[in-house]
Amino acid sequence: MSTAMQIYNTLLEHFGRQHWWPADTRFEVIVGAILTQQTSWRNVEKAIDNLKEAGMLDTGAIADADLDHLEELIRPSGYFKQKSIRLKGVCQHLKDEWAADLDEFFNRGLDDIRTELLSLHGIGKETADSILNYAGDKMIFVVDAYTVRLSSRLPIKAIESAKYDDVQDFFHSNLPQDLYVYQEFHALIVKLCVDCCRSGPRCDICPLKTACSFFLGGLDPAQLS
DNA sequence: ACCCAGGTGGCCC
DNA sequence: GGGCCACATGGG
Repeated sequence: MSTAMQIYNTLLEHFGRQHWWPADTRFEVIVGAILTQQTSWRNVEKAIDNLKEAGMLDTGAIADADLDHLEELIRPSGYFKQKSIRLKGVCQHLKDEWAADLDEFFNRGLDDIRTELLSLHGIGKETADSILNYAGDKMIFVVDAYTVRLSSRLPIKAIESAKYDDVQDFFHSNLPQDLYVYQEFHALIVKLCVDCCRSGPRCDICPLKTACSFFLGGLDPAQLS
């Protein structure tokens, strides 16, 4: 079994299933992915609740929304001036180019969708991959700051650098091609970092132990790859 | 009163 | 290609 899979099993056993992404619809995943950029999920929930209560959690509604109104609704998620423009722009794109039909939008090759998402203002690699993986059920591993942090604390030589593409390549190369594993693993890494690494390492309660350097019950770092 | 949060784009060299 | 910066609310 690969080192990556051992880490996954350890986290899953310790924390249990995370049931990500926390959203009712694919569109809600897209909205949340944009709003959660550099922002705690708690604040994003408030913004999404505001959108729901206003009947604005809808592609066309946001595409046609008054910018000031949109700003007020998503204000709790921070960067609200930027995010309102970006969120509206993405919705306008989905409405104009895809008639707001996400089934059609996702019904093609991963690379085509990813290129299109990355061309939109306000969607970078992590947001694009979150949308692809959790809204589109595509086989692509989401890398975020937590994933990079974890990777840098593990003695994994196969990761070339602490850069997005290298970290992502590692997981792609060392995990079974299983959508469930991809989705759950990323969620577990977030759970791990929120519970154990926030505000300084909490290695006393971390299931990977000692800043993750001697994890998995004494597995020899020399055999890691 | 700090520090951080499930990033991104713009600018500079 | 890399290094800095602005963006903003809310919780520990």
